[in-house]
Amino acid sequence: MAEPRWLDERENRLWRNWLRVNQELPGVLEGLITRDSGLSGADYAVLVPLSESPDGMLRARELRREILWDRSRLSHQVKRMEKRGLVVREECAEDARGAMIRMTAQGRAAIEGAAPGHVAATRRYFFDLLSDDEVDALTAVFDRVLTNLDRVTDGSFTDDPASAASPPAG
Amino acid sequence: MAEPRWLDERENRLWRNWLRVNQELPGVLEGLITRDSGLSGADYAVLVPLSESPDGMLRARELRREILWDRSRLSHQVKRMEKRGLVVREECAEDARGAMIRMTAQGRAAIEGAAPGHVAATRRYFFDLLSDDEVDALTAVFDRVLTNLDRVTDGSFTDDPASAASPPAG
DNA sequence: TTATAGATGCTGACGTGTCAACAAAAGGTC
DNA sequence: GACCTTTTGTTGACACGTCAGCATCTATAA
Repeated sequence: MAEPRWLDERENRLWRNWLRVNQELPGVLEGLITRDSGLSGADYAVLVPLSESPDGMLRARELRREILWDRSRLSHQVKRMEKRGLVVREECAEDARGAMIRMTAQGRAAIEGAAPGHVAATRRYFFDLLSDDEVDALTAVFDRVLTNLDRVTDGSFTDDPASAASPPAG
Repeated sequence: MAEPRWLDERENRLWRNWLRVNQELPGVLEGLITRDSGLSGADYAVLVPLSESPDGMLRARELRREILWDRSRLSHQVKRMEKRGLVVREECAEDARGAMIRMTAQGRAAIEGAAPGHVAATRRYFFDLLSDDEVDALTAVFDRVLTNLDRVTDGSFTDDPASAASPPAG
């Protein structure tokens, strides 16, 4: 690989900001969730789709589709949450391979206690700081980034470092 | 806590995009680093400031200041990296409490092999998708978010960056 | 000097995330 | 039926991150 075009000053500043925001904002928000409810960020992510489902129950496959998690990641997380009484695993009637994940009353109480504070925090630390135009601009940028990523993540594409980027030599 | 103002449709879309980008973009970039060089994202984060220092050496305290990590996190990471021959720990002459972290020749070779591909990937998956105006807009937004966060985490680098989140005063 | 407080780094326990390997069941073809 | 492939979920090993607790050293003050 030839010498690449390194980031210039503006790009470098944005990149460092990006890394810091990605590190600190989730940290603060999850810390608040934990203080309010004893739930971790991972607990919260799992409970949100369950709380929006009839009977507070989803098949593991559907739950994974909602939060875009690995099989193994969800399995480990559900095992830990089951031990703490937040969810239970049940057999799947239609497909003997499947596993149904059901939120317990305790799990529902926990997320319903955490959600208002979490929304308030997303406003305080994010949305309150953005103008309407900036909301639109960020949405557009992230849509573009995600569409581009999906070509890599989804597709029949075993990434080829050689062919892809062609950064303009500077 | 009274019923909060929940996210509307536009806000909710942005928030989901944000969570997905934060999850997937670092995953892809770190995966490429690992393929290129065998370094994890954590390895890379530690080696970058070392590679920019004279003698490839920094005191642990300074290294933490660069990457905004917890004491414990850096200690664990350095121990793992030392076991793999990427860095070594040495005594600190000026302060007997301190620890000097020095990059080995193997560590330097690894990061110098990884850096060009990583920069190319940040362009391919991020900067190439942004207009100049969008770079400015994102920088402005993240500056604002970080300034706001620093008021919470107290900004001062005394200890763990995310330890002191005072709950939002209603 | 001694006492106290603060800073620095390490450790062990535990929750979390990724990877490869695995078993069981479903779907498809012959 | 038998056979092969895909899908689904689990497990164990290991890397990673956070937390509380600890030992050591430094700085400050009486």
